[in-house]
Amino acid sequence: MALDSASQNQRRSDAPEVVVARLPQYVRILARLLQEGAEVVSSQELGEKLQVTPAQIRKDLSYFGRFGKQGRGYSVIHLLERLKLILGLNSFWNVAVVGVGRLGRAILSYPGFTPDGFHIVAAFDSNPDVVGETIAGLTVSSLEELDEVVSSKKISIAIVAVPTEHTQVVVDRLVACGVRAVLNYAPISPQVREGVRVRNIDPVLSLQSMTYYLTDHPVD
Amino acid sequence: MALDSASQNQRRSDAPEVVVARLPQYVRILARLLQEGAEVVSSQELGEKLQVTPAQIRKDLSYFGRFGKQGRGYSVIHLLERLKLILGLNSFWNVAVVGVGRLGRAILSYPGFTPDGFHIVAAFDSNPDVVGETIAGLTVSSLEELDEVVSSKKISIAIVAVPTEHTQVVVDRLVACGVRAVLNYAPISPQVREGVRVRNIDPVLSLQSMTYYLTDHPVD
DNA sequence: CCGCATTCGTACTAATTTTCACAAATACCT
DNA sequence: AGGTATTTGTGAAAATTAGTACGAATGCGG
Repeated sequence: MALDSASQNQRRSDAPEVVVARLPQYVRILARLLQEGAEVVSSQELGEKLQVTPAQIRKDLSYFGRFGKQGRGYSVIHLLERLKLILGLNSFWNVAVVGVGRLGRAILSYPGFTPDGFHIVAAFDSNPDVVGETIAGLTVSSLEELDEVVSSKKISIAIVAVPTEHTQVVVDRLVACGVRAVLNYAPISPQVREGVRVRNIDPVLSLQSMTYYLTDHPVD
Repeated sequence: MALDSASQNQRRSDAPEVVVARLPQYVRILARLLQEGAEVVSSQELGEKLQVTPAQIRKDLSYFGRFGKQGRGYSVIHLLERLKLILGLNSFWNVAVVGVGRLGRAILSYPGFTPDGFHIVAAFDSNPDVVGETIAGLTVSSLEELDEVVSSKKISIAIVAVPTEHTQVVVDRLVACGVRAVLNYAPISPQVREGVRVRNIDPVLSLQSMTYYLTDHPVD
């Protein structure tokens, strides 16, 4: 490789957010392809699996570097590794779950986080009856211990599954403790300071945006 | 350039999908405002609550009609009713939950669907140990009864919370029974024929799109 | 009733995102 | 080795989405 420094000089922050949001899907497909033994994949093939145009895939990747070979495609293992590096998925992230109700328990028991880069290392609840309980091998802590545990366990991501009315205060406390990314399950969008990321999981909004298309529309 | 009959001829189906996806959020805020006793609201005020520009709200609404009054704003109750009508939320939708594992149980017990237009009226599972069990007042049916129950209960929306490897076949069966909207919780995107809507709830993808921003940035 | 402060709806403009299309590079076949 | 078929990476074009700015209503205070 000759001119590495020039092409390496990508400022990652100039990649649009929509592009970043697609990368995890690429990672997932590539991981599957790797497991299936595929060594090389073209943007054409990736596009078919993801239902997007090959051009979009090539364009998306071009924000981060040049990973393919003309006439051949992309090395599955190589592209996968590079994308995981870009997304920060080369090592594990420690995650806290706050709120151990029915949903919180389902989250704690869900086996899908660990294989994809996330270790749930702490669970918190305000209910004294729940504190001390062990779920999926984790003992629930009191919210009082939040600061200490978040620091000592180096937690920078939290999954929040508390009642709507407590969500904002819980998120505020998490951010104060140093958490920089929040996955929120309550039907509000918590406000956070600049630099903190939030994603909301809101099944009702998803349902409501589908019903529009289930009703009859005067098309002509 | 006064008369513009073409642009006046607003067909609801020409509203972009991004716009439709924002309407449920407007509905939610309006419902809250109504409960708080507000009678009128401006695009300015709505924009502040939703963190979008007032212009975007006015533009979005203009795809569907003219609901405001200059110098005054929008009647909360009137706009709410109109938006619910547009989204098909003026009456209830019957919903089936397929897959009664931990996640399915959390969904069945979640009280947030009913106030927002969705009645969960059936639950299905393939496990004979689970069939017959009663959760949140609903008795779990066998998948064999799917066709019959979906028809008799007029179910057009399904929430699918089954293991990844069964998701596609379950969705295929649902679509064959007449279901036209699917909320899927498995980490794949099920393929469906034209005319059927799918939304995926995928917390891992959400987490992975945040980690990008938690890694060091050369520029921000 | 008049003037001023609001605020909508929308034509126009700007920004963003997607797609196109083609030169350059690579593999493969004979 | 030469010719052909692929396939990338990327400027440029197209399409989509968001934002600006202003005329036209509307309400209110005096």
